[in-house]
Amino acid sequence: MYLSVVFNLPLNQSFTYRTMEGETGLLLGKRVEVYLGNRRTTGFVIAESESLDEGCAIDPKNIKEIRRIIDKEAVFGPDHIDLARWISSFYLCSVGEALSAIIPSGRRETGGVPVGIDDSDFSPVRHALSEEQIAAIDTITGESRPKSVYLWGVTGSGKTEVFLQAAEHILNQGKDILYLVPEIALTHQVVEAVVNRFGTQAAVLHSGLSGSKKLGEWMRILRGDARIVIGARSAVFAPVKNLGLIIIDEEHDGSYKSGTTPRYHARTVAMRRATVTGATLVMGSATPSLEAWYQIRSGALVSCRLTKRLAGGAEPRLSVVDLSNSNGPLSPELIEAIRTAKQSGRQTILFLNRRGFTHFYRCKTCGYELMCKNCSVPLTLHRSISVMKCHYCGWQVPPPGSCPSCGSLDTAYAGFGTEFVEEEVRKTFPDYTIVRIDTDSMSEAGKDGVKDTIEHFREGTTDILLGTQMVAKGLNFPGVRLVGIALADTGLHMPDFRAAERTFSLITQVAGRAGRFFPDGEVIIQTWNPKSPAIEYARRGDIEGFYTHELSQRAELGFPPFSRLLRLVFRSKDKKIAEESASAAAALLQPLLGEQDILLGPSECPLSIISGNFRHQLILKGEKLSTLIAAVRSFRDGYKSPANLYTEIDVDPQSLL
DNA sequence: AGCACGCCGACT
DNA sequence: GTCGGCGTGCTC
Repeated sequence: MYLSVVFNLPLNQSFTYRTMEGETGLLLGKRVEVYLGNRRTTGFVIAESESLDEGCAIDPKNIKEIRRIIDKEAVFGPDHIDLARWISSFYLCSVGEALSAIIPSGRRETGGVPVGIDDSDFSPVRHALSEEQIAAIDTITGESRPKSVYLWGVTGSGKTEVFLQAAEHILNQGKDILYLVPEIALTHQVVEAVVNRFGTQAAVLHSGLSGSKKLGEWMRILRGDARIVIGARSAVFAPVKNLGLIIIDEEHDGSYKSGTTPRYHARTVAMRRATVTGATLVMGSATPSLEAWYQIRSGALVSCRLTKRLAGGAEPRLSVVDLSNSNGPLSPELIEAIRTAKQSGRQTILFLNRRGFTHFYRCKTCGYELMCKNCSVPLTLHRSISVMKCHYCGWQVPPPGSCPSCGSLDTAYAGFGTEFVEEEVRKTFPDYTIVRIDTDSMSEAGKDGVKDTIEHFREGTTDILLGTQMVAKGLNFPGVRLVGIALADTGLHMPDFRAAERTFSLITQVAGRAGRFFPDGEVIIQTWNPKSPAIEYARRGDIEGFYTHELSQRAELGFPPFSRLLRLVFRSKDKKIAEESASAAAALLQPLLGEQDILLGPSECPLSIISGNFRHQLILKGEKLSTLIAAVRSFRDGYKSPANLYTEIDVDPQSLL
């Protein structure tokens, strides 16, 4: 038998191998271990045949025998190969790279039933539904259901319950479900809800599982033992038999886009799977991505609105405080509101999307600024461990006693982070209980520590919960009266076309944590830029107003959703190689583009150096993505990459940093 | 992506 | 004379 094998390598071809003596077929969909050159490598068997093709270029005596078969049963099927081919052509990677993103990397399956599931906990509790929820479920599951539906609902309006009951309907119709959430760590309440309701029919897939556990869950799904899969980005590949519904919760969330090759977007892959299988795609968020909103507005995407907060909550009162009028990160208004919350026996969440103590170290005498030696970013002071740290590469130095450049003692730190706010809050409220949650406090406390911290806060034994995004997403705390956004501007000045959208969405999401169960919720947004549209519209709770404004900005610049983008990053330890490759590529690409397409650059990336790699980019902008992809494909196919150059191809980039 | 092969500079 | 730099090309 001859096998076509592909590898997790940027090679756009398959390789032919021979099966071992006496081996009788059925290797399609299994992984094998082979020698490629002189290295042992795992490959994916994407075809098998008894004879070589007529036009086969390779000399039969050069064909090697496989070394070992890894899987007892096939781990993927023809559908996965088709999907991998599609990803390979859309995202410009090899079929092997695509398959390697699809299939869990575990070698032996362990697990079976995922830990934490106990059938005695299985409680198919259904909550009473609002009329809006009933209408939404009808739209999603009805006879004449649209191909895709957007569930646009304010925080606390019961989207999860709609998803769960729609899922139940579809399961009862004999079809299977994918339920995608942004990051499992931040959304374990939803995971718990799914597992509680569907018991062992549910499978959980996420990056926290070991490879072998993931493979175990994967195989349960493949055998048809699990029919509803909940998981993060890569769960969009889960091998359910008879796909009927794909749910994408928090559709706007950036973590649905992969940051490594293949740089796929789970929403795009979900659309593809829905099209191929005829399944329905349901997305939901309080703050749709601008692309989704544009489609809703134009009628291309059916939307259901959930406008009412359940559980007695009401829209919180939002106010903006200009930080330039106060000294330090706690304005008098915020201090007062924290006190009021405590006095009424309720709690406060303080949010700041920036870790560490301070973010800049600058010499007032000579102007020197302490930067990372590997990256073009300033270092962050982490006072608890007394180091200046780079958040991109992890490089660290002790905080300097005097200016490293001129020796002056007249130096200053600026730009506060969560550690700094924590210290200020402790000083201001010495008798309140305060906890901080961010990746730094998490690595100190461990995973269970964080879980306990969150549980304590939910039970009401902590007064103030302070943290980064980790406190902003998905968590549901009944006792919270006040949400304070310590600084809303952190992402606003990034040189990135989605900066305003992200800022708006984050403020709105965080604000939604306030007053979910009481009508007196309050949100205080501190900022240096009270006039900026993202902040002003968020304060007014005017979602459509913001989208209308942001759309006009995008239209003016010709950015998505009015165009599609494709980004190429050329990175190298050698500045010259990165720079020259980018210009050479620009010259090669220009003639391949359509008349309407625009090539921006070459230019330095805003993050011009990361981990010692110099980064230059080209941005292709066009009305049709297909012409951009075709141009880059033919560029790539005839391209001999210089040594020490890495080229990243990013279709539909999420950010341009 | 690795890793070998191969062709030119300074070293025990 | 050799050790080793990294440019080029191949991997069934």
